[in-house]
Amino acid sequence: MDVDDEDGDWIRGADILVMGSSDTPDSDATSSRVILHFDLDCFYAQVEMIRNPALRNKPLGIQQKYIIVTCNYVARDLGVTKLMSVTDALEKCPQLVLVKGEDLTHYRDMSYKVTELLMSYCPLVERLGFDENFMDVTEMVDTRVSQTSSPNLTFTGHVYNKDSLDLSANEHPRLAIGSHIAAELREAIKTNLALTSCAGIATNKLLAKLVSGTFKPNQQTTLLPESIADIMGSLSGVRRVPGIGHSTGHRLKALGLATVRDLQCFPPAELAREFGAATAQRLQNLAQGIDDSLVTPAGPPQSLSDEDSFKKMSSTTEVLQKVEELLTSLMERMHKDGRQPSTFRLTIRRFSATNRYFSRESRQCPIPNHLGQKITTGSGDALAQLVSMAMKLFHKMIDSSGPFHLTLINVCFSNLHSKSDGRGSITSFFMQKSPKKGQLVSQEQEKPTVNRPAHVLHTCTSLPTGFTTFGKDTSDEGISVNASSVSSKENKPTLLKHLGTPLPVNLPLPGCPPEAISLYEPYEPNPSQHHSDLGHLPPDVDPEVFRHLPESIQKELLSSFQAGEHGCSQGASSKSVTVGSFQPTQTAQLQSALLQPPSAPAASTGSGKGDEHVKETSGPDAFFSVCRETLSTCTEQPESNSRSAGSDSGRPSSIEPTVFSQLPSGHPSNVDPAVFSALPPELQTELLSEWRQQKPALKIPTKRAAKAAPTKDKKLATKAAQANSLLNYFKPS
DNA sequence: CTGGGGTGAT
DNA sequence: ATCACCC
Repeated sequence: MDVDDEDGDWIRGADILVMGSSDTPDSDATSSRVILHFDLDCFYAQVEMIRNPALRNKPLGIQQKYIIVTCNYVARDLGVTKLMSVTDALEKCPQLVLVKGEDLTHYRDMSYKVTELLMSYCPLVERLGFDENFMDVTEMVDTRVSQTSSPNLTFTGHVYNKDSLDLSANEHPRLAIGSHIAAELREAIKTNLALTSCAGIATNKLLAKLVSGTFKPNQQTTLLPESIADIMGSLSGVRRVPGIGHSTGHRLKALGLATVRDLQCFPPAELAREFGAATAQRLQNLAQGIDDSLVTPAGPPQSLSDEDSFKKMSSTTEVLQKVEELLTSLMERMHKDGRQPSTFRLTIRRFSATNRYFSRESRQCPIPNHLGQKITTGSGDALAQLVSMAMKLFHKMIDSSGPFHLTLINVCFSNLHSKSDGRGSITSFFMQKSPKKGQLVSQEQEKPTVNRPAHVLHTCTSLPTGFTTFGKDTSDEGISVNASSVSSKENKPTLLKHLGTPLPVNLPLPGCPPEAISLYEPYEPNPSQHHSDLGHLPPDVDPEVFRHLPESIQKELLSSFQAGEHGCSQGASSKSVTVGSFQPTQTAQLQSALLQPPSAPAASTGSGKGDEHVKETSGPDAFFSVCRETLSTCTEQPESNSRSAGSDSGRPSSIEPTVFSQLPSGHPSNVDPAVFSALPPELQTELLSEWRQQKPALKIPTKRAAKAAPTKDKKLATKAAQANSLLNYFKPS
């Protein structure tokens, strides 16, 4: 999937195209975009290695059902690949350690932390799956250009095809600056979240994404416009072009088009006959590396769903049980999110020997307002009603008087909105909403606009000081191209220097950048309260202190008061929220356990067993997770967990003594010292101070947060909150 | 029995 | 509601 280029013919063709586009009013040097693509290295595996550092040196595979969805680089060196079957993987690599990854809670939480971190630098961040983010840093680049007298024209990281390029007179200073921004952001991700990543720097999303994978773990690559033809030509087939999927790929093949060049050269009229003019254009543009699509900022998720797949489900009672299980965890997630769903959907997949690939069917229905409120409010009896709704939908698809055979069930809440109260504000609320997601922040593309909204400039140029990292260079590539290399001290404290003044007061918070929040104004985590409404404050919260808090924090606190109550009572009374995914790592045990068939022969209809997992209560909506998690520690019970037998290998006791000496006597019992010691020092410090403040107050931790905040303000509050949220990852489970 | 999610267009 | 795409 890399740099195997060839073929000078086509390069010339593309050059013409590139020249053509730069003949338009926007010439590269002044108006092209600078797009970053970040791709976390083997993301799930990294998260599990943070949770259990003992896994670092072992070949690790993340298992979902019968598939290794990803694996660490130790495992890759031993021949394991992504999406390999467990059987094949163990055959190739008998020492492979497997961790179940069906419960996405931790991955989702960490994923949003990455997005939030990026957004705190610039709001134009678009998620793609859990482990990728696009970022439009054009504004940041332009700001640096205009504020720096002698720009550093050197590239950080790799430059695609650099050996065949002449970089002596850098004609792409903006991409060079982009490469420095990318490096700084990757470094921020590493020091703040302990995750390594790759990045691609290019002039559009397609190219940034394609180039980011050129050098794989923990490196970055810049693609210059003169190499566009090369990188497109290096693709092994049309399917490698992002945007050309399964179906389109097959239709292209039917037209005799296999390679990217085939597609580039195919007569547009004929292509249009197959796909329609618009799609045909798009496809041929993609084949040429042209992609005008905007970086669409990610808001909070538009839907929350939960699903499970299985070999066979053929009785209504099984379905009912599974639906109840899925809904229970989905409702918890929805509740933490704080918004109210107004649509419910049930999706199934029927068994079909021949065409198992596709065949999902779904039915959806509105959720009555009162029920929606019970969900966001965490009311216990919402479950029964939802289950009955689900079963009605089920019977619209399945005639249960006859035989059926399902292999998947999915439940989904969508149409999420933040205000539940049917009155007043709802209208103004929706009216002020921007017409389309992503249009709030202007991104110039084809027609360069000179105007930029003031607030955009502001947010794009401000730097969250809490995140400034002037650490040493990442130890990866470090190609420096040529002279003009201003001294490194000149260009290192770059962010602060070139970006101008950080926000004076409400600093963008790592977790909750105020600007970011304001971008999604319609979303308010909790209905019902205005900040002046202190009626709901728990008795031990000082209203005076509360009033001094920033508005967004107040909202979070208020919503968490509710969340806390329910989280606690539910957690205690009903199904303990156990993490099913983490297995301590005794290799032999794991293997024998995993090799065992899920026990239940197909006949057992009582309760799916074996491969079932209880989802942990999900992370709160990510964009507020940091704030909220401070407050709802009660959901993070020490949880007398279901450790599997002989799990003592889960944490190396050898390092325990030394590490423990660094921990405060009152540190949470669920903190894994090994994990702790592996953290960046900054995080360790934050955690320590966080724990020190943790009183017996498990019940209403909000008080502490409220007290901490008034003088030190948001920054401190958020730092503490951020540290606290990391507690999730410490549970040895 | 490639997972467990997501998004947007039609 | 389904289909397409992405990871």
